[in-house]
Amino acid sequence: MDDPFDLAGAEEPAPAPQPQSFPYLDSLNPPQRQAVETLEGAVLVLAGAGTGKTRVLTTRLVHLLNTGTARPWEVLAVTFTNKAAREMSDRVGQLIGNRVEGMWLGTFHAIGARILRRHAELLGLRSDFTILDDDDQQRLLKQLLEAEGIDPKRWPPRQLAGVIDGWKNKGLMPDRVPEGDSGFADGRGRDLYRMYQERLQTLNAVDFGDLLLLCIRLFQTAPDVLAEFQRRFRYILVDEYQDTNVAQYLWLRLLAQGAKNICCVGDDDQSIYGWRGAEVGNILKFESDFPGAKVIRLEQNYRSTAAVLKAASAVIANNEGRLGKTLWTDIPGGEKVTVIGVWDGEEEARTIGDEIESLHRKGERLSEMAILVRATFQMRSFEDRFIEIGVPYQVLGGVRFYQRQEIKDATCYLQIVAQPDNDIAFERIVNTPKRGLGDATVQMLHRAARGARQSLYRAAEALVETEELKPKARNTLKRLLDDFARWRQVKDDLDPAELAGMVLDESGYTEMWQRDKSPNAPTKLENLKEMVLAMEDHETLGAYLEHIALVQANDSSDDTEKVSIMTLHAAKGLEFDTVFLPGWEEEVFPHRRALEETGNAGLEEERRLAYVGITRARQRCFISHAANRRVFNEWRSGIPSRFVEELPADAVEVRAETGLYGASAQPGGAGSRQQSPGSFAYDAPWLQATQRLKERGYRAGGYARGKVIEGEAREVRTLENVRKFQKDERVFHQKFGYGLVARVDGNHLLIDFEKAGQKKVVAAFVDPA
DNA sequence: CGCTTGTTTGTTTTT
DNA sequence: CAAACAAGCG
Repeated sequence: MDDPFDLAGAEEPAPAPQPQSFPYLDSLNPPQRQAVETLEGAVLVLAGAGTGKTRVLTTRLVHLLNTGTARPWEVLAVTFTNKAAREMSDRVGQLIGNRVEGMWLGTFHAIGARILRRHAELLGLRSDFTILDDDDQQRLLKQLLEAEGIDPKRWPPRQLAGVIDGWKNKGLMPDRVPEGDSGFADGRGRDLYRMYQERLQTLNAVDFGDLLLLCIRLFQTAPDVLAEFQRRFRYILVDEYQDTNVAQYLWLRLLAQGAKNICCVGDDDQSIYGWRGAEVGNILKFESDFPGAKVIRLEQNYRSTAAVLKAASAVIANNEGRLGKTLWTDIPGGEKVTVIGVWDGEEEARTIGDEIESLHRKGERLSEMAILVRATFQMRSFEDRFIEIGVPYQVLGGVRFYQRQEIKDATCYLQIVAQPDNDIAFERIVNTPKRGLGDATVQMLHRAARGARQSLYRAAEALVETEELKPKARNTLKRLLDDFARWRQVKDDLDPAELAGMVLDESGYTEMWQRDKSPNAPTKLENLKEMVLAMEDHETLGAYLEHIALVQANDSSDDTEKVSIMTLHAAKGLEFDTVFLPGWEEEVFPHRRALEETGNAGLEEERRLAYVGITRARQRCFISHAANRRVFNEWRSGIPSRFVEELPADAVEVRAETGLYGASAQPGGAGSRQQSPGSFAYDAPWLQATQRLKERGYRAGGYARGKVIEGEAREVRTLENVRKFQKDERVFHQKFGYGLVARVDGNHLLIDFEKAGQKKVVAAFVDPA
């Protein structure tokens, strides 16, 4: 399953058998059935959350084959994530067996890579080109900036990468970028983009965006190649269509112009990749792009209880510019969504941990529980807590396995064995482990390489034959090159795992970590072992390298009894009986930068993310927010997310964390605040600061839909000015009691508490004694 | 010249 | 709390 792209069966002539009855159709509802049976022409399926989208997709695929309408190799099925591709492949495989093999089923990027490898020479690449990850990309851009005399401090490579990525997502080659676009480095962005592409070409490398962009160029410049693919892909299926960007859209449109049989499935309310160039507009334009297209709506939700669905619908209803669907369910009632307010991130982890244990004791399966966070940094507190109380868990996504330092290093060694001209990899490991080939030597290699217009590796080979290097460096370099030559000789006789073991040991890389006495060294060694183990699944080194370039390791869950922790983005397409949604605080969720960078559009995307989160739940949904959160080493106070207030009062139950704050929290509680009809609000003592803030107009204007965000951000800051405190002032704090202010630092106070000792706290939560 | 040590800096989401 | 970066040591 690692390589879903075998071309097996391409010449097989026999059409599939054509049974007369198709029992799988009987279990579909009428619109689902229509979506499955409308095989010809353009079809857009608007599938709300939990309406059986995956089922429709897989059944349709099966139906195409079973009716003899298409043979496996005539089908192109595209997804966004590897996880989705794998799931589709598995499910179709269960129904029709090995006929999946011949299908082109995979992510946009994986299929793009496959197309490019076949026709690389038409684009000035060799078919063994390397695919750079964003780390490599940024290194390369940094070199480029330095070479151009642009200060990487003032113009961060990271930002340039973002700009270039944006262009690529829009399908723009350097010559099509409008002059002076972007403003990067005083309008030099476009030139840098052009130079970057040239550099990639000489390196025989592509980045992620190129996997699509270069395909488009290929199709445009080689009509015969395009025609071949158009002939081949008679039936095209696209999952998560709402997340396509312009490049993907162009790519699809070119391919679909042949047979014009294209079926796209999507949900505008679940479009959460706008930051990656996704254009919800694509889904809105569908009917005009494919005249005569049939639009089918799936609105019956089979997943969630009425309560969960009601909460989700109420939140998403605050978005404008929706296609609009009315989801309904047969599943009656259900538990209300629980909203929990806690003091800080650690308490949040404790509370959720307790809840998980309690549910588990009642017989709920851990594998049916998930914690969905906005950003990966939120994961840590849960991991810490679960380790402490012994709850088994798994993290999906998160820090990417293949991007960890030690894995990346090891991979670079292997890449150079396979592709010596990979300069980026070479530079990374030439002095790792330290072997005395430092900056000066590398600079010399660079000069030699540039002079002779060849790769660093080849330049090194030439250089060790001369007297230019100092003897010590020369010998070391010679030894390294000899090592590589030796590994390269045996690479085809060993399987990848054996080769990796050999390279890691003989290069001294393993030894480097064995000697390292820092506390994380053992983990790194473990990871290396894990990597070697994983390589056993791959037939060739090339297959392994392709796999890690395109697939992130941690994206699939095993079925063991574990709680899952992942980002909201990673959770799309999944479902669980119980879902925990922590960190619903302004600035965390909706994320501050989403609002800053894209204003209302950003806010609406965040809201769709909230919608995705809630709709993952079948039975139970817990939403929590913390009053304080640790950011790096300082404490920041937060107020509940506006999304909390958008929850409908009658589908929500508020739980106060008793003990600390008393049990006074009630929906629509005793607070002086007015609440808008139908929305829900509550009081908890620690929310008093928030309360005060809101009474001063924060809520009235601040949460208004569509309002420009700057004003709001400034309002939030007034939280810090709730009350000024002086050094040595006597104060009272809800949790820690009485104390004396030892230091004032903006809104952060260092207080010597009489009972609790010295603590850093936020001024908003302290009252004068 | 290369390596160790301290300092600063910055975390959305992913193929 | 990391990793990237700058300054001093051998």
